[in-house]
Amino acid sequence: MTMVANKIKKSHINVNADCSTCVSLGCSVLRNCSPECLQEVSAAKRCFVYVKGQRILMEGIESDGVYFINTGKVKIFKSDKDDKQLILRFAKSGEILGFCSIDERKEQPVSAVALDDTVICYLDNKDFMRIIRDNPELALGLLKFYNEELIEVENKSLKLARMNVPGKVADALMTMYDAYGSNGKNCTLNLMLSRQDIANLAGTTKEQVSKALSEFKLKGIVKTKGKQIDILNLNSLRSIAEI
Amino acid sequence: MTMVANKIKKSHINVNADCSTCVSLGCSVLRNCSPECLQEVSAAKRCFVYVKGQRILMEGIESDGVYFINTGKVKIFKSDKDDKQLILRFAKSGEILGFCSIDERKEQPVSAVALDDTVICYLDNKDFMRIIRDNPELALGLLKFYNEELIEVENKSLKLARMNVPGKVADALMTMYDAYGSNGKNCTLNLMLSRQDIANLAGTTKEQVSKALSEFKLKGIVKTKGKQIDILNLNSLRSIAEI
DNA sequence: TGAATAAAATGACATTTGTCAACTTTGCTT
DNA sequence: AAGCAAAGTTGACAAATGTCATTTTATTCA
Repeated sequence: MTMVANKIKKSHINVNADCSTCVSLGCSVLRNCSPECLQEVSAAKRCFVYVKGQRILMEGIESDGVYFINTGKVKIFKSDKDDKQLILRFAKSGEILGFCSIDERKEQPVSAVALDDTVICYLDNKDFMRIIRDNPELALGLLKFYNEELIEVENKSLKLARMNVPGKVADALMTMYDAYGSNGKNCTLNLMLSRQDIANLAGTTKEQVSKALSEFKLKGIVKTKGKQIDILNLNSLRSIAEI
Repeated sequence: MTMVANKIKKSHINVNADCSTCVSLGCSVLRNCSPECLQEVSAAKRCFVYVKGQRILMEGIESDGVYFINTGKVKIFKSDKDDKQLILRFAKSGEILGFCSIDERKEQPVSAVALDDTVICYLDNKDFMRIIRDNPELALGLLKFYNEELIEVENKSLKLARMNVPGKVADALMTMYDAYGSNGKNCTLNLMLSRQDIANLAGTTKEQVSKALSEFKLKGIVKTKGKQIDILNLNSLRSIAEI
């Protein structure tokens, strides 16, 4: 990322005028929508590039619309009063951000920040609400999505409450693996996070993450080189992360 | 509760043949449904009494249908491999249990146990799925409900990750207060839980709960007599529970 | 009502986790 | 490529929390 790119703010771009041929349609809540519904979305949407590190949603602030990720990586988190973050999940291609109520204006419950340069399609709330009401299959898709999110966060709660630190760190690595996958025969995680962000995901401190990773390295479970993490023994990691 | 009552299992009763006049309709996802929709539900539902301590849902087991609470109190929780529970929320009059997917059979992500004798209306999945598909306003109601649940569990995650034990216990008391309210000028919580269950709610141990409650008593924030808890200073408690 | 039993409170102690400081490595800038 | 700043590692220590044993207080049932 160059200094120049860092300074670009909400540059409006035209990714794909027609949502029905979008690369991220297949993994979106919109995938079961009718051609007419997608037509409506295509007409109402606007696309933006968010550079690495740029904020998309701010916890506590109302959002005027919803965001669909076209390409990129986004972390979704909450902060306590000392600004310590807890990363709740990662969003990827096709996922929706910023939808938090169908019938009332509401403060965003979470923050969202781009982890890579990310292309996003934006829809005004009033357009999206109308489209939802006109398209029952979209409401069902959203229901399914949020139901699954709820189950995931419930699992996360149990882990935060009952796991020890090595377990939490192992689980954080599994989450990174599940979210964006790995590359090559070394199983290099596609997501590179700082130790602080791994701690924010695991619910511990950066020092504890360092110590847990060192322990995993000794056991031959992972290999690290800076922010790059290779998973050498996925089963072992999974069993440490088991609850 | 008598020994006799304890042995009653799924005794079928007839609470109210017509859902449109149900006492719990106003606080249910069904409240915005059309008369025709409620007619369908009325025809398909069956009602049961679950006695205090009786299990309604078992984590990991598929459920054949969904449950609406007519009257009573229910705890919803997950367990780790040592059977330590984390209470995720309480369900009350009008709330739905056991709905976890619209289009596929799925294991229950949570367990549910009656905390008082509880009257429940049951709907087979196939009936409920049909009713959802026929009534878009119901899908929207469910979407709103699960969206709010998600926000609550996200908040809970942050607290579990970042709060100290007194904060977690204060938050647990606030949750008990918010779920079922209080009675009288002494502000006696309507929900009476064992110290173990308060610990399961707070994400700590029963001994730590005892110690935190003793601390709160010294500060004049609460008064306890066995399982009965009076909140003497709600603002103080709320500020301890703040994150 | 009064044993008997279960639950809660308390203190001592062990364990885990967080914090801080010093040092090492990495990666960026010139 | 060297130097600098930021990030990561490590160990010592402090603080918080969990565990266990004991005492005290509720609750149950005859």
